[in-house]
Amino acid sequence: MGTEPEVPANRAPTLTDVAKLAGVSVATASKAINGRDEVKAATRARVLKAAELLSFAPNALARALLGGRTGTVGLLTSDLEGRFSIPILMGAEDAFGAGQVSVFLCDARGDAIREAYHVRALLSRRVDGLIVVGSSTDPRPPLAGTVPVPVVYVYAPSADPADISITVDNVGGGRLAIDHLLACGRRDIAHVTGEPGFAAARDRAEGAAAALADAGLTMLGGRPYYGSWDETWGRAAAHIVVEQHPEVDAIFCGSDQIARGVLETLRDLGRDVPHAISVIGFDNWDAIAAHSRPRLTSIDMNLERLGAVAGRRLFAAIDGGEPPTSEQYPGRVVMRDSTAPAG
Amino acid sequence: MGTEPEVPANRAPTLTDVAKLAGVSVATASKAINGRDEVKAATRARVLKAAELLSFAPNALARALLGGRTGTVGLLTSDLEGRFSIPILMGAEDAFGAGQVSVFLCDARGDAIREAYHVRALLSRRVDGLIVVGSSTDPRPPLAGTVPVPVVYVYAPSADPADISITVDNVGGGRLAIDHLLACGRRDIAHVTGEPGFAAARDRAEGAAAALADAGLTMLGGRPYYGSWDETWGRAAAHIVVEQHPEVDAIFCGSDQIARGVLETLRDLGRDVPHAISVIGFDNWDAIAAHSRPRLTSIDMNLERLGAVAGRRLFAAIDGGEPPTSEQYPGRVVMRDSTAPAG
DNA sequence: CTGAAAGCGCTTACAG
DNA sequence: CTGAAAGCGCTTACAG
Repeated sequence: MGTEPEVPANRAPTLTDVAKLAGVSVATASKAINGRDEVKAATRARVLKAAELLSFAPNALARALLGGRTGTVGLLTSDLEGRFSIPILMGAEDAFGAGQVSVFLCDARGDAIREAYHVRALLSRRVDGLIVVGSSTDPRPPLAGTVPVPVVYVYAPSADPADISITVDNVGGGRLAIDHLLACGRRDIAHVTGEPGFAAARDRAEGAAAALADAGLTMLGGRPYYGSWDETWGRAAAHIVVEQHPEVDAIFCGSDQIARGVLETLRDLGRDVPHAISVIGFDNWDAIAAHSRPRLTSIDMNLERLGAVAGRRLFAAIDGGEPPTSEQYPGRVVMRDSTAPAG
Repeated sequence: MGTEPEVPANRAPTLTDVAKLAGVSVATASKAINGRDEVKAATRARVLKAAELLSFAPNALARALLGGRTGTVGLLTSDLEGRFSIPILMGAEDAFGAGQVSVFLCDARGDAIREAYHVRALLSRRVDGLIVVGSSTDPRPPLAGTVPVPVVYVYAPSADPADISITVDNVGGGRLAIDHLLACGRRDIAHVTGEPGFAAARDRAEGAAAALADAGLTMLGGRPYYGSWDETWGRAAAHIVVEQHPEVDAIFCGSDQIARGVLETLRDLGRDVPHAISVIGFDNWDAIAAHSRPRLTSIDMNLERLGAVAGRRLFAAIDGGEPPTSEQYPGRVVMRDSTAPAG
């Protein structure tokens, strides 16, 4: 009766517990566990064994209180479906190294108030930095108030050019798509895309037009067929294009969903895709692109890479070296069966 | 020379800074900020103004070090696309109250080692609890090792029945789908679903069979048409079903992707959906269901609700009241245009 | 090589 | 109503 258990049952073991068990001071226990070399090998072994026995996990909070670094980052998104955020999160996780840095994911749901709330919570948790993921490629207002930690904007750039933004080069992406169609020997190319109110639509169209111009060509109809981002528009647009331009031999679509609709109409009309008409989409959204008839060639925006770059840039900013600069990446063509040389 | 600035430029303001500016002790400042009532109104006002001036945000880490509660939760997933995790995360966020609790999202990518790594990191960050989201509805192994905080499994139950799991009632979901088709006056109903190796496929089929039996009916062909979860199988299966059972007047599909394929084939065959044949899917995956022809009626698993329940149960467990128990929810029918009374 | 002491930013009894 | 003091779990100079 009255004998104290060596390991208090009820709370997580602390360094003090470990030190006691190993018969050393907490200072020494700390050094042993953190791999400092001013500690005798035998002592270190003893401490490590004690820590093992207690399954001691150092309290990161206490550590952070000293060091000023929490190893924690906030990822703020408004991308309700996670279609963009998740790959970006994964890329960032990779850049940080699993377990080194943990990320708080907060969904602001497009609401500025909610966003401010989350930012406040994250700051009081002393995140080392913030990644802000937008849900469209349009510039978004910078975070409200002064944020005392580095911020990197991903996918949607900050409207403030002084902020650092890692974005998709949609102009380059548009070029890529057209260049691929040209490589397939296509010449009579239409561009069906989403709402012109979106920078993504305008930029991809711009890149497409430029690439065509470089080849001495212009878009069928002289301009993009703007509409909405979904299949319904894709279906309608395909009818329109084929009717107005029976010579069409390729269609570049601003999204995979549009492309999917285009594909369906071409199928209904009995047009041979990819040989008579080649079709390329944008997003490389597997659920959409991998099961269409035929399977859809598409531009992949490399979102994971975007996330990884954002993570690295954020790190650099946290470490306070050269302030990183904004960057753009054009993506890549993912070939499936909807594009091919004229056959 | 030598005059100290009131606000040190380089670091986040602390309670001490606030107290100094307000001309009170830190103890009093603390009480004022935390709304304790043992402080004079005028004093509180002074402190609050000082905090405002410095845009002071209390250091949650220091606070947590005292209280033992961090207001932080880990969400462990392997759902690469975030299709399930994101709604669940959002539900949990809602349950916690935005800003009250922040959640660490970690993706283990189906790798046990990586998962263990994340768990370790989360524990050293002293999360108050863990939510584990599986990527299929099959039971998953419980978290390795002893975890000193409450854990709630969502979507995929833990293989250990002693753990608490919040899951979709797939048997109930299957019933729901059939009941809806019966309500539309359908009698000759086929079930096309995914891989029989998945509990989700078997459970939904079981519920479907039971609902049919209750109505004195059996599935067309006497058993489900098992295959894979994608559109390709849906297209093939529809051909098979129509050929083997020309009398078919409804098809219950185990996923929206399968349903989408079924719809395409029925369209190719010139069958009138929803009047000649009604089709219902499962998942209510908007990108798939909202743009098919006709738009797809589907079972929604209410993942947000699942997340909200998980959050509340986790809270209850953290607060240490009654240990919560496992629960199942059947989902609901979302009507679109692919089901209707025979016309 | 080891340990006593100070301190990170906060809260909480406990005096006054 | 206010404040001095102790302490949460750790690390880091600084003596020894």
